[in-house]
Amino acid sequence: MSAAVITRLDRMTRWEPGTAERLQEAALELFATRGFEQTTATEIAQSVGLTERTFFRHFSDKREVLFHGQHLLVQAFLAGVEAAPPDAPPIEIVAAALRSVTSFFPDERRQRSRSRQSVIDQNPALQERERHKLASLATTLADALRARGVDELAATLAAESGVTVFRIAFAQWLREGERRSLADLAAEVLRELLSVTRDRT
Amino acid sequence: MSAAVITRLDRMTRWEPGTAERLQEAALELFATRGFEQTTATEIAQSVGLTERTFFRHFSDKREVLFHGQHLLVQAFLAGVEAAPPDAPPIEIVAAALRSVTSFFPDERRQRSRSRQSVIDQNPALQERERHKLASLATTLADALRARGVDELAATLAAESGVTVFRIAFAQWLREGERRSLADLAAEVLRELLSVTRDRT
DNA sequence: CTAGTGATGTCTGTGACTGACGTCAGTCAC
DNA sequence: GTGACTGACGTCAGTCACAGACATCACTAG
Repeated sequence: MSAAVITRLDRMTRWEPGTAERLQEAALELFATRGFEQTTATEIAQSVGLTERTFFRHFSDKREVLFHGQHLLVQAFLAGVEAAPPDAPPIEIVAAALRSVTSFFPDERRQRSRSRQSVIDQNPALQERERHKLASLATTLADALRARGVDELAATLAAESGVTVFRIAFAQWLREGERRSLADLAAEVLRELLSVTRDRT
Repeated sequence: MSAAVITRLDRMTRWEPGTAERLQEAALELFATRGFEQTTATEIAQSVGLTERTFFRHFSDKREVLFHGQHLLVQAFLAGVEAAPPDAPPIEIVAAALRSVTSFFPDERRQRSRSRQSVIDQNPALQERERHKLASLATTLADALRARGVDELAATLAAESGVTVFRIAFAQWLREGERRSLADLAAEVLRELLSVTRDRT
């Protein structure tokens, strides 16, 4: 700990910016090494020269540290919604949102996303949080659709379907050996959804 | 507390059966009264003459007490899958599963479901757990579909869609003043989903 | 020069959860 | 019938996530 203090005193400004980012970086590293439950919030904080209390000032709970920055994903979805033509049917708006989002995950990001996802996949509590984030994303998306005049029920269904397509495509994208872009995968999954829901006898 | 002890000593058998159910009952009552976070596991346990340790022997965590019995819901879904004709397309199998599940929620159950849901709706941690349960239900459903020969991706999409339809219909069913049966609502939501996914220009 | 302001540290408490171990009534083999 | 066994529970002690209250101190506006 004294080493950390010295590190901090080395700087000219009192507090470096990007504290949350440094904590997130350290957390991901520790979670990947020792596992989520085996890593305490105190350890994460100390590894970047801070205290547990500061950790919890930046993140409402221990899981949250892995989801910092998710609002960018939401914004990308919403930007796609805005970009769709005004008279497009809901499913077309969702398709536009998917195209917008997928551009936020270029192939360079795939490897890092894999590490992160592997941590999440190994802990039920983190999976729970991830689902929750996607669920509120769906709610936000539905709100945006309704704001564009889409009917309540249709908006909810289209938004939920869109998020489901994204989630499945994203999981595909992270599979070992997968080469296709997220955009291609999302388009394919969406096509399959349309096909599945058309099959009724 | 002493009253609870006396109650227990009144019985001839040492331990009454249905401990989990009594804990669940007490928990729902306390959660509805004081709120989820304001109720401790110790309080729940003591209100039925047991200790905190016993509470956690029955439920892996405090939230879980509200989800005791969920396996019946899963079974109902699976029974519906089994009941579908062997050559039915995935969406038809899902429709059959929905018909099966909805019969497990007769109108008599609506009021109690409302109390429970209102507790869940007031606490993010509980909403998180609920989503998680529905997510693993979707996974189980997808497995069942694949076991019937449905293609991997189609199975996942159909299962996720089915659970989404169920969730939306269930929320509708609980709305104040809603009179339609869950079965009717689910059928309507499913119809709307098919319509939304057909609208593509 | 002085009164904020904001990010941090310190201290202390509560409650969720866990492991180890003890208790005791009912059961079952012998 | 008795003794080993089991299952559901209690007791005790511990860890850790998280939160409130308050102090600190570099920096900044006036």
